Parts: sequence; C-alpha cells; structure tokens
Amino acid sequence: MNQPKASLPTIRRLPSYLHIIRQAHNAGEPVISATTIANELDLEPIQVRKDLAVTGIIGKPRVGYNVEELIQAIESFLHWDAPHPSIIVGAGNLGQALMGYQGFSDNGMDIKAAFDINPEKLGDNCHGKPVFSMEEMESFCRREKIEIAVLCVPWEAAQAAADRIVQVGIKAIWNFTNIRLKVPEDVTVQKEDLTSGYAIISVLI
Amino acid sequence: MNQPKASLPTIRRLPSYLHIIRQAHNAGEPVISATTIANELDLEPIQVRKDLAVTGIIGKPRVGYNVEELIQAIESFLHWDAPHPSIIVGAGNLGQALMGYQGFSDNGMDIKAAFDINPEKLGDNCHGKPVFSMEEMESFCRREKIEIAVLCVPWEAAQAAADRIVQVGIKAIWNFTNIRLKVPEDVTVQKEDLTSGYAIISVLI
DNA sequence: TAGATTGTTAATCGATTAACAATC
DNA sequence: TAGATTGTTAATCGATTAACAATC
Repeated sequence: MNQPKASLPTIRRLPSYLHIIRQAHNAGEPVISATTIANELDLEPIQVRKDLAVTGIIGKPRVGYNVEELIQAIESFLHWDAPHPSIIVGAGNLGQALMGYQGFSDNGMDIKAAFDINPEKLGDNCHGKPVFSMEEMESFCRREKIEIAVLCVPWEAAQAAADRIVQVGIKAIWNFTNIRLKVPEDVTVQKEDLTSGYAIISVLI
Repeated sequence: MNQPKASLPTIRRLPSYLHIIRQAHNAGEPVISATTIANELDLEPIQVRKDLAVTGIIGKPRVGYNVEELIQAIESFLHWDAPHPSIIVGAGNLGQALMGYQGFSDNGMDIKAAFDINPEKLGDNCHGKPVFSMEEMESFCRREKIEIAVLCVPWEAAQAAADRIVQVGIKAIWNFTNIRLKVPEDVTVQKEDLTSGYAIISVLI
C-alpha cells in the first residue's frame, strides 16, 4: 500500500476541483485562480491553494493556474491519467448501477466485468459488460490484470467474497458493505458506507 | 438546519457500531464493551467510548453497555427510530439502485417514489415503487410529507432539479452529483460524491 | 479482593486558517 | 505602478489519543 502524499480530506476534494477546472477548459478559459474555484465550491481560497500545491502545480501570482497544466497535474496525482482495469463483485442493484456510472469511466476506471454467485444473473449483459460466475474470477482477473475490485455483495457474504478477491491477487478493494474486511497487510481496503452519509443527513434534518 | 451535537466523523462511525451491536443482540448477548466494538472495527477503544458518549448512553465499569439500551440510544440520536418519508429524484442507474438499497430501509428511510423527466421511465414500477413526472412532485411531496430528496440526476441537471426540490418545500437534499448546489440557508445539503472515494483508492493503489 | 472497563480531564496531533512577503 | 494572487511560515482550531481516578 502506497503512502499518500496528501491528507485524505485533500484527496477527497480534488475531484470537485477537477470537475470545475474541466468546465473552465471546455469554456475555453486558459487560466483559473484558486479564488474562482473556492467561490464555486464555497471554500476558502487558502484551502484550495494548499490542496492544489500537493499536485506539484506552480501558479502565477496575479494570474492563477494554467488550466491545461492543472488538469494534468491533478489527473496525474490521482493516477487518473491511465486506465484502471476493475471488476464488480456482486451484480445486485448497486453493483449494476456502479457498472454504468459515468463518474468512474470518465476518470480512468475501466470496469471489465461483474461476478455473482446467483446463476440467474450470469451471462447477463449489464451496460454492455458480461456477468460471470465466481469460479471464473481468477482466470479472468489474472488475464485482464485487474487492479480494483468493487465489492457490492450483501454484508453477510462480504468477508467470503473478499477472501476470494485476495486469493485472486487483487490488491485494492472498494468496500460498499458496512462491515470491516479482514485482509492481508498488502491489500488496500477503501470503505464506502452509504449509511454513514444517511446518518449525517438524518442528524441534520 | 439543526446544529449536530457531535462531530461529523463521530456521526459517520455510529452506523458501523450500530451494525455490530445489532449482531450482538441477534446473538442474544445482553452487554457489549467498547473494547469489543473497537476490536471488530480496528479502532481504539477510547474512540468508541467517546463516540458512544454523544448518544447519552451510560455504561457500567467492568461490564460494558446494555445492548438493547445502546441500540435505542444510537437509533434515537440518529433519528433512526422514526420513519423518514423520502423521494428519489432521477431514476437512472444509481437512483434505481438506491431505491432498493436495504441499508436505508433498515434504518427508517422510507422511499415513497421516484421522479424523472424522461417520459419513458414514468409509470415504471421500480422495486415496487412508482416513478412519476417532475410535474407531479409538488402535490405528491406535500401530501406525503416528504423530508428528504435523494438527488441522482446527471450533474448538468442538478441545479435545476434542486431548485424544484426547494420549491416543493423539502428541507434536506442528499446530493449524489459532483457539483455544489446553491440553495437557501434553511435547506440542508449533504454531498455524497462517489468520485471522492474513487480518488482515495486510486492514490492508495 | 483484583482486574477490567467506564468516563473525565489533559496532552498530542494534524488539518484548517491567518498573516504576509514575493511576484507579475 | 497598484493591486490581485501565489506560496510560505506561523497560529488556531478541533479531533484523536493518553492518563488515570472511579466503579462494579
């Protein structure tokens, strides 16, 4: 597992910046200032400058940042300038939705297939991509050099599925279940618990 | 918008605790200690104790917390002990998936319907729930006393949809798009950007 | 009783924010 | 030049962690 060169909050904010900067690029703007980005997102300019600094970008005082350079700097920092072969494990509602989610495909995530234990789902063509049985996972993933497994099974099945993913040699699991997975040290798990977001909104209502 | 009585990181962790405590309850265990929860989640016991304290629960030294009391305390703190009538706005892949997501329905979120501009989607029966046109939103939401709108439209349509949601009188928007919504002060927006999670895993690989 | 666990008070750590010189 | 913006260094703020007395 790599040691990130920036704090997790900073990394989380970078995609929002990138989205705004790409819009500026589409609008033909050659430069953009941290102040502009901050206003758009309701953040402090100093925070945007500090965040952008982690990508190695150098701005021009009084002018701002070169839009094309900045897009490249962020994409490169996030490794979004190269494709990441990925699979979905668990082709239920959420798995199928993520399979067609444009926010991922726009940023290098290349979902090659889904895997499921339910024989009824097999052979389906979900968003133009195949659904295979769990037995086919190992050979497929080694052949396609899969880097990321997106885990969308019910929580009761999550640990067993994770064990399988580890066995296959995949080193990164994006865990959409609400349990903590037990995996070897060299495997990265990023937990994305939608009920955490629901908890926030429930308290704020 | 309510001022939460706990930090956002604390609130985010509570659902994971609740899940473990409910499992203990199902297993018939009368008490559970912060140490047990911490071990399960790979956290520090002191953090779990501090987090649980915000719910007002009182534990017993040497014993731990009464499981039933603790479940009630967390559910009550998160307002998960009452139903929250909700709607999905944008019945695309993600919207449909969230409509059937059990992690929400298990915790009081009661999704009553979805709304979409695409006439092809209307009348569909998605997970046993109806899909209506945007025009029907206002009367439906006022009648059903909708509290939360889950926004799953493409980002280009997000601000217009949010304006509509505000107009209807809904005070909480769960925003799954990657733009910042401009809404009146009394409307709460919780942004849930899946590309932020993808950024983390991309950097950690 | 001895030992484990709670809850409180204090210390540490890291992220955010402020101040300001440098620069175009 | 004057003024806006960057990048650096320092200060603040808040969350996490540590220490420890209280308790069953």
